[in-house]
Amino acid sequence: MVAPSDLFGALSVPGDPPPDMFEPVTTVRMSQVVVDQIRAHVRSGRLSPGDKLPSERDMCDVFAVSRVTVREALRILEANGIVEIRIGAQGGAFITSPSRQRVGESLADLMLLSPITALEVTEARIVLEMGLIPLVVERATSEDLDDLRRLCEQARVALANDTYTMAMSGAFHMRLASSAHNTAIESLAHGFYGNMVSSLRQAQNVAPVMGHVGTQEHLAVVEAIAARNVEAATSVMSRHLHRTEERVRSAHSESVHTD
Amino acid sequence: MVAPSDLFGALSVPGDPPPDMFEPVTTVRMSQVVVDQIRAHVRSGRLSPGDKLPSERDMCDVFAVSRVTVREALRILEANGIVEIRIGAQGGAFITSPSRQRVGESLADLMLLSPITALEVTEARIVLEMGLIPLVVERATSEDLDDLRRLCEQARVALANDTYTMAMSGAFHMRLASSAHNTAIESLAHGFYGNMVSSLRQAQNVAPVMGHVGTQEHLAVVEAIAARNVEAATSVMSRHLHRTEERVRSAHSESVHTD
DNA sequence: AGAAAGCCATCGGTCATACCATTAGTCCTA
DNA sequence: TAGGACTAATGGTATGACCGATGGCTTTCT
Repeated sequence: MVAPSDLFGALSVPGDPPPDMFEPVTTVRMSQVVVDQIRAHVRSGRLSPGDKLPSERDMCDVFAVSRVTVREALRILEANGIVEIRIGAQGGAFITSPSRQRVGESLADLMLLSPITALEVTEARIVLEMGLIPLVVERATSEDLDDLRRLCEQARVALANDTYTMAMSGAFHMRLASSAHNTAIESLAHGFYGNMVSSLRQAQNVAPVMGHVGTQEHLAVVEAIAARNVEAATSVMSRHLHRTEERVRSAHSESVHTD
Repeated sequence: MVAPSDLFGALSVPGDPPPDMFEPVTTVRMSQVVVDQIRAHVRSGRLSPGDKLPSERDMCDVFAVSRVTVREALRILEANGIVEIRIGAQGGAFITSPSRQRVGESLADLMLLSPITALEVTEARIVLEMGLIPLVVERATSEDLDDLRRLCEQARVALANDTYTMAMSGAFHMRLASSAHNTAIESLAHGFYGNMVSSLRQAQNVAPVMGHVGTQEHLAVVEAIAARNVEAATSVMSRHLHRTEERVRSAHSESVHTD
């Protein structure tokens, strides 16, 4: 009679490390497999923004899975900003063209939920904004400058009305970043300011007077850009950002005491 | 008998633009509501990394929804990197502590799927890396410098063996970024190089000889940092990055022809 | 007594079916 | 012809069931 172990004699070689005959069986979620397939098609360009995926019920047949699985896959794709779901007749899952808005949101979300301090974010902001100033000076269009001036004017009015918010400052900085005409940089700025607006709101109350100085500096930056003067723009921006950094630093040390 | 319209008499004021009495009825997905509640608790700190959410079946009771809805919510939270699901007994949804790794992955993913060109990414890289040089010069520890020198040495050996890869260059730049001792900057760098490694792989073949020059420049940057010489480090780095930019630019124009 | 083997409760993964809500297109009526 | 009602397509949700994986508990053998 053959002992059971002999049936696997070829595999059980004592003292001999078994080579890669078998791979560990990976338990992959079916919904993840569906996601990977669709994502691969998007990356390869076989699926382009605006394209419509089959209806959920049709995808059940295509992928040979239940509707629950298809729907979970769609939730993942939707959360990743790859598809957009529309309900009703002629609805369905449409491949999205990821907007700066969405990229920025995700970035902001990641920063909010990760152990990154406001101080670190501010420092990264300084790096980013100081670096993009030369690009803006070089590329800003008259439309960019008009928008920036308008934002400064709105801030001035809001300050007079005592309705100035941190979001208005963020809007200025985001518009400034978009004036660099580089989508990647613009997305990063969106991420930073989406984060800043919520995480540094307290700093606004700490120093409401700062708004006046800050707004004046904003305007000074815009005019330096309009004059295509890199040095002046850099100088003003540096002062502006480092003043913000100090404010964050003090707000932080304060919260340490009060928390 | 009261006409139906009279029941809303107070609301139907002809000629008077209706103020914000009614809000548009938004059909929000129930799974999204669940996501929002959990996410809010994470943001407020009531849920911390490592905490375990109730089991799916328990959450059905808590939120008064079906298991399908709970599971879709979990898929969204998982895709956002907020929770991690473990199967089996004592499994469930655990709040994750977002690692640099994850943040970087998501960032890279966002860039891959968004209409951001390699050229734009490279430009953003230049802004980031030039900006972080002063921080690195100020903060780099001997451990940082040792690691960077080791990476340079590995690259030298790999070049001799003809096993040099773009990933090795990326590793150097990521380690350089982490030497700034700023989590936010480190995450951004991870995002950039995770993206670069895949999107610019072709550039490697275009100019394999470049590796020698690039590695020598890497080493020069390290030594300038070790000497705490901001100007020298900035100068070398600027040359290095702009050479890379040119390479990307030519690779891009080439791919335009070959694609 | 200690260790190995097996059993079991828990919990996520998947499926099938049913019904509701929303939406766009169509058709019918005034 | 214009407006409203009907209809089909499609996503959203609920229910109930079963399977697979996992870790702890119990049993059994040495």
